[in-house]
Amino acid sequence: MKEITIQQNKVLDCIQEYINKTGFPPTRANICKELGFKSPNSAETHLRALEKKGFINIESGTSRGISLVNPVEAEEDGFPIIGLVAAGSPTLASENIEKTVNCPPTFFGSGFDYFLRVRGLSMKDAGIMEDDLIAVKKTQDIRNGDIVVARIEDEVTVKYFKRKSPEVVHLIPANEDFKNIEIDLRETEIHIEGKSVGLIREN
Amino acid sequence: MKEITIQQNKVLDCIQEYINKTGFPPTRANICKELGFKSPNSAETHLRALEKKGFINIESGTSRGISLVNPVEAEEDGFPIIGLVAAGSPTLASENIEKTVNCPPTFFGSGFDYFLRVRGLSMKDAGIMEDDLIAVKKTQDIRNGDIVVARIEDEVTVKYFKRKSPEVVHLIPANEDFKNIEIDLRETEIHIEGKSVGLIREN
DNA sequence: TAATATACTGTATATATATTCAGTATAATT
DNA sequence: AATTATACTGAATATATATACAGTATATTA
Repeated sequence: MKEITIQQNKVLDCIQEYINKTGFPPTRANICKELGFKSPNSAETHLRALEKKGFINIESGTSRGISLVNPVEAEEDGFPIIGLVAAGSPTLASENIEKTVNCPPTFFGSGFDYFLRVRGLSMKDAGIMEDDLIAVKKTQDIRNGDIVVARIEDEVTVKYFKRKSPEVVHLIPANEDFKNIEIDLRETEIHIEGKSVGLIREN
Repeated sequence: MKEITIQQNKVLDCIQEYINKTGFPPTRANICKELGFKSPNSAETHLRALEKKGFINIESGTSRGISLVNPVEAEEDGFPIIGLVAAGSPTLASENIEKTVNCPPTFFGSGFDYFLRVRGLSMKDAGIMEDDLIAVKKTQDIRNGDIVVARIEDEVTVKYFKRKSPEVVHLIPANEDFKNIEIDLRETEIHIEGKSVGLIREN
């Protein structure tokens, strides 16, 4: 699957949510209303891009003729739980998968990709405790205040995201015992693996 | 759910198959083509009958605005979410059920009975935030340190449980802004509705 | 430098679609 | 005997919808 832009991702999510909510796909006008576009052609061009990249199919000349190519992993084998290893990117490689959890793909709204087991108490005041499983959605559509899974070099961490300026990003813990991480994007590379869209605690 | 005729059942199946095949519901004309009708009004009247009997919803003025009312999924193995009403015991009476969540019964280990939506921040330091869903197992097998759903008269609350003596029980919040509740069983009756065996946060 | 992709607004239009109205016919209720 | 539900055909129409065309603008690539 090819790269996807932030806006295209928003449109894709919008389609997913619309189907979940109504049972049928949106029209161009529906998408415009949801995302604040003022011209149906805004939706149209995004849809064409998504089709070209293989995320959706569009039935020509057909109202609401949009179908998702990857219906949010409707497979029956469940979602993988990935350990938050101290070093390295959380990958879906089998050696990192603790087990899988069987639950509906739309459990946390618009869908998610995997569970990440939390280490440490740096997000304690956000109600995220050690060994909790956070539901991670792979996306680059991040807003200030989102809880993100960020990777700096080989270190993976869960923090609040705040963009201070085009070049400076803050990763903010929810625990006064921890300090803010300030990142100058001109010096340090940061990878946003995704964002937290939900949480499960077992016991 | 009311009776359904053979023809109406064919139409219902046709809708289901069309959605499975294409990802979106059929038009009146689509149904006619599938079932050999020659007038769109044939489909229309069947759809109206199916709507009247509660098998589908039709969004007025909306192309392909048919959605299936799927009682199978709702009654399969869903767990009810119960609002933590300020007063009264949390009951499984339908008026208290927000919705149901479809997940495996063994999601949180040994099993549970329902979800309770949390109000307030009295268990904040235990990572239980407002609007979280705690998985409650109906049991009297309570040990010190368990998080219990307790009812005193008409007040329902979620707290740590600690038995101080055969006659005295403490209900302990996880938030320094709240005070311990001390209960003398000779004076006050306490009902333990169950204990928390897990948690879900929907974001 | 030209070409391409992204990201929009705004207008226009052919057609896809829901929906009403007018019939015909059979069977089941009231 | 009158009403209602079922089960269709056939025609008509307002509008919902996809989609093309004309612009503007920025960023990236060849």
